[in-house]
Amino acid sequence: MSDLTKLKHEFAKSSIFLVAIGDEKRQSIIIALMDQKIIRRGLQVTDLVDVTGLSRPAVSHHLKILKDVSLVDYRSEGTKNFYYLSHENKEINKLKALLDDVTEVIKCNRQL
Amino acid sequence: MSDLTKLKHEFAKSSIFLVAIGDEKRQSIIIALMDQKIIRRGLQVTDLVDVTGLSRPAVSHHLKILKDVSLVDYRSEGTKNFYYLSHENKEINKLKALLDDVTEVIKCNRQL
DNA sequence: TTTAATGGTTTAAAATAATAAACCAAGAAA
DNA sequence: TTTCTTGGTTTATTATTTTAAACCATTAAA
Repeated sequence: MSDLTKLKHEFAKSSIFLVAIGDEKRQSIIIALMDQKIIRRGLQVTDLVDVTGLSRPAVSHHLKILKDVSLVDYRSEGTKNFYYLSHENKEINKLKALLDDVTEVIKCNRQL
Repeated sequence: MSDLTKLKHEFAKSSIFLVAIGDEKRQSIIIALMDQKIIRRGLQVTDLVDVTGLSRPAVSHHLKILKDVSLVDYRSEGTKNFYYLSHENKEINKLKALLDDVTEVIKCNRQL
């Protein structure tokens, strides 16, 4: 399998992650989760509703997408769920590696 | 302006770029443009129609989006337009810097 | 000066995604 | 047990994207 074919696969796999973090509504959720002044133990859905101005079903929907790409994680305490940014940056690192590969290909092409 | 506020702005600005490269149809265009065995002098719209299996208006539409985020550039020769990946990686580098910042914030939060 | 080739644009239709309302389930508190 | 809180899910609607058809403009070739 050629390097370009591998890159193509990596690119396709990154698609879901890129779309997930590209949406501005989801970005506002990510930003809220980054703000430790509020978080500390994680944010509840209702907190995110307040901060983002989105409805509860919308927050729930977007959180599901962010959970699916392993960017967000949560911990349950009774009926309460506390959401936080996943400590593992696997997807972020994969994307960084992909961007490096693309830059490399462009650089090589330029030298031809 | 706090670091987080700056990050928020950077994030929002990256949104268009993330959505642009997140789409699988556009990724297939990017991949085709990366393949120097075909390119050399750049690819024409009709070449991209063949490679991607998309219609001409669709290719034209997606190329416009990729041009708008400065990922794709082109050169005209008569009626022919030759498309290629922009040699400047400004947007890619901006995104890499953003991802680094996000990773940094997550790391800091973890240590609290 | 016709005619053919290339490709961008506009518009209407189709596909997809996002949203809110209504509902359901589980745990905590009364 | 009953009631309240928290929050996930399903469905129908709305909004957004994507697409193709039809059209127009430009340049090259005949």
